[in-house]
Amino acid sequence: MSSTTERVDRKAKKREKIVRTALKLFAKQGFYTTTIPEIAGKIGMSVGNLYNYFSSKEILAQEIIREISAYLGSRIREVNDSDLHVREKIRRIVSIYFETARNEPEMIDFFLRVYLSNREVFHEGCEGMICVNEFVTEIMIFFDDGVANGELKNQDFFSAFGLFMGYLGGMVFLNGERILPRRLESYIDDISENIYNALKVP
Amino acid sequence: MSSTTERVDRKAKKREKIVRTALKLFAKQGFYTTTIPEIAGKIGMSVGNLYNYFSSKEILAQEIIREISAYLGSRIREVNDSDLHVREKIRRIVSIYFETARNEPEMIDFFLRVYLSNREVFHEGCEGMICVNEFVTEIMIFFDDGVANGELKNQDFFSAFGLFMGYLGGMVFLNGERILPRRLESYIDDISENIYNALKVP
Amino acid sequence: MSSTTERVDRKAKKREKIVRTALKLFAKQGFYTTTIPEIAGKIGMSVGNLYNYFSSKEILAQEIIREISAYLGSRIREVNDSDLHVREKIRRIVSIYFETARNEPEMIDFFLRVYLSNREVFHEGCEGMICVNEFVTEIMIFFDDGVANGELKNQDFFSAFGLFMGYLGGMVFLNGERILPRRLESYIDDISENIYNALKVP
Amino acid sequence: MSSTTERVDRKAKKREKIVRTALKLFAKQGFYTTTIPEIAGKIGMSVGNLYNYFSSKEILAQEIIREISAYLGSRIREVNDSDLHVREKIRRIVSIYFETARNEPEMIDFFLRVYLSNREVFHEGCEGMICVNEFVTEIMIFFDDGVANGELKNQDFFSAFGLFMGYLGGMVFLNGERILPRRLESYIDDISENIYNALKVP
DNA sequence: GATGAATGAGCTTTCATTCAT
DNA sequence: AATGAATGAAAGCTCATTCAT
Repeated sequence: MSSTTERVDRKAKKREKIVRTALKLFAKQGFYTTTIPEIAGKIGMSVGNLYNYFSSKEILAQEIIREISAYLGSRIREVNDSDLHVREKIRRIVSIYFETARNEPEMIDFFLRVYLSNREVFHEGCEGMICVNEFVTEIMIFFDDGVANGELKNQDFFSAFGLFMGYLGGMVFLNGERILPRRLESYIDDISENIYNALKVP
Repeated sequence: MSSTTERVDRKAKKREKIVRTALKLFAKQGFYTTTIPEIAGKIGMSVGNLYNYFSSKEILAQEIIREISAYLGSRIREVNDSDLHVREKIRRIVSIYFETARNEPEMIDFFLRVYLSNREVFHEGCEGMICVNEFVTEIMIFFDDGVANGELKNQDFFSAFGLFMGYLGGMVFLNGERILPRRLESYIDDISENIYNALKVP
Repeated sequence: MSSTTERVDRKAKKREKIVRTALKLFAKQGFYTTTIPEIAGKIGMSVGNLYNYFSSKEILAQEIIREISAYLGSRIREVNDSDLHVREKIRRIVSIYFETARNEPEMIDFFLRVYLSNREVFHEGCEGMICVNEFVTEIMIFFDDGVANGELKNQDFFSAFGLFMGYLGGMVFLNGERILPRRLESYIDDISENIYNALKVP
Repeated sequence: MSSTTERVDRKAKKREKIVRTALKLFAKQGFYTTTIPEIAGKIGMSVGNLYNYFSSKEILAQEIIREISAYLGSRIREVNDSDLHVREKIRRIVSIYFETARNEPEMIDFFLRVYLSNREVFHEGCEGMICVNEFVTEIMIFFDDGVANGELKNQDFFSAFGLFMGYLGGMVFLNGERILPRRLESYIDDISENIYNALKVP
């Protein structure tokens, strides 16, 4: 194996390490209250070197949201590719979301508390929804398929999207604030049922 | 009229001016990207004097969310006090929310982008939901009444609350990002219907 | 005397102190090798406070060149306002320049080594020659008067200006580098004579 | 041809490439605002390798000024070696200077804006005028010859040198700032005449 | 010779907060 | 109540230089 390949590999790995570490810190503390020295320090690398990988704090945050979107998008694609009924698809998507919130809470937190809340950070480079494109696209496919099958009411996509994502985001938020009396997963049935009832053909 | 009264009045008025100005700036620019000198400057008062009214930036933000909560709570109380059917009550609450988002967008934006997203700012002094108590209480009353009347399914309150608030928040967010193809108000019927279908007794 | 007036006075004085100190450091060490902490430290004020007076390092440098231009312009205006022959006016201007280079060398050094050499610092705010307007205008008046009197050859102004200023600048530079074998002032006669011979009507 | 010779050749060529590229960047952007990675990047070589050729940024700048001095010196030597009258020699030197400013502006710009203005960069290694020795020597020869021929006034060399170089430098500066109303070359006659009048035996 | 990741000191700038007046 | 100059810690970012490969 050539040493060039090794170097490229190691660089990619370090890049991932930065993304993961920054994701955790941003999600826990917020964008403005997390500092570059803090991120670099946690990894054990120098500040200057971190800037060899990401040219600014904003660029780093943008890369993170792109990766989250890709991850969630790929998980939902599996559901879309299946032959399940809409009712079950909804359950699966809710499950994926809550499972992610449980196992990798930083992803959902980053989405809600950094991406959605600090739009100025994403305005240049992530205009509109281009950085969460993969994720939004899959939700759109889910919805279109359901309408095509005659299972879902044919309404404005955004009304359905807002319900789905707003609802799930709201629950994860309440969970994060330790306001929910029960484990997040225990709500899967109720919530899926509510969403299904809201969206189904009457 | 005693001059003491006058002074108290003037002080209260200036206090309100600070709250309103800070609300607008925080909502538009975010908590960390708005500075105290900026707020003071916009009012035409000195920074030092602003600190005579609010002892810190955080305390100011907390006061703001309390006032927003009180305002929305009082608006929803009117709905709760009425004899309308649940279906119509939902429509009214959705309308109030969207109307506020239209006429005083800074309130909803502050709620979504400052209060919900920068929890560290509110942890001391607004633990849990005590600073939005008035608002949450009214939503709770709405829900309990509906269940008592046999119109709403008896489920975990937070599941219903997350649906309601997450959905509305999501729509206002999409509207703020100029992603919605139509005016926010045009969604009132669809959304109210979706919420009603999600929450009603099957 | 009102305390407001006192405060304004003190602020103006501190402002001047900053300008003078920064002028000296910039002139001696150059723009990029002089730091804001260094300037503030030498005055005994905090870095943050310095920024209350000048919003950036560039703005500070621009203010400095404006003051230098005003000073030299006013000195030359006295010559222009006199009834001397051109030959003597040249001598006086050369004397003023060299006297300034002797007594306040930082002014001329700043002019040559900061203003003329770091154009990028002055491009926004000092485009063209607007920050040295007062000085250039007086040289222009000197020249126009001489031509009007029939004492000076009528040639392109810039050719005359380049000669005058390039020559003086060159001599001060050589002096600063300790290359000149004699005191700067000892060259006044030779140089004035050379300039006169170059510019006079043949 | 031995491979050793080839290697030496290639090394010399790369060295020249570095000098030429750095010259352009330093001249356009200044010494402190040009970075080593930028120079290396423009050539397509690595920073590390560039340091194999020049052990520091300062050393590189010093090498550049030496090459410029050698080039201008050799051009002026041709004039000195000729049998022309002083009047014509002056014209030729002015022409060479302006022609260089037109065709290879980076040389003159580097001279004026990097070498003359950032003395700290050249203090160790280029003390006094040793790095521009070749150029200054030729000007000195021109002047001494003129005096010996009885064509030029016998005055302090530096007074004549300052006139000559200050004047030309000033004009090129004004040209670079786009302040001159006409092309630089169109001033050759006026300027040569002015210089001749200033220096000639009265 | 060649690479480019890595270092780390240091820069400009910001801002919540204080305090003398 | 009111002013705004002053503080100072800390942030984001840069870059000459080094060194393992």
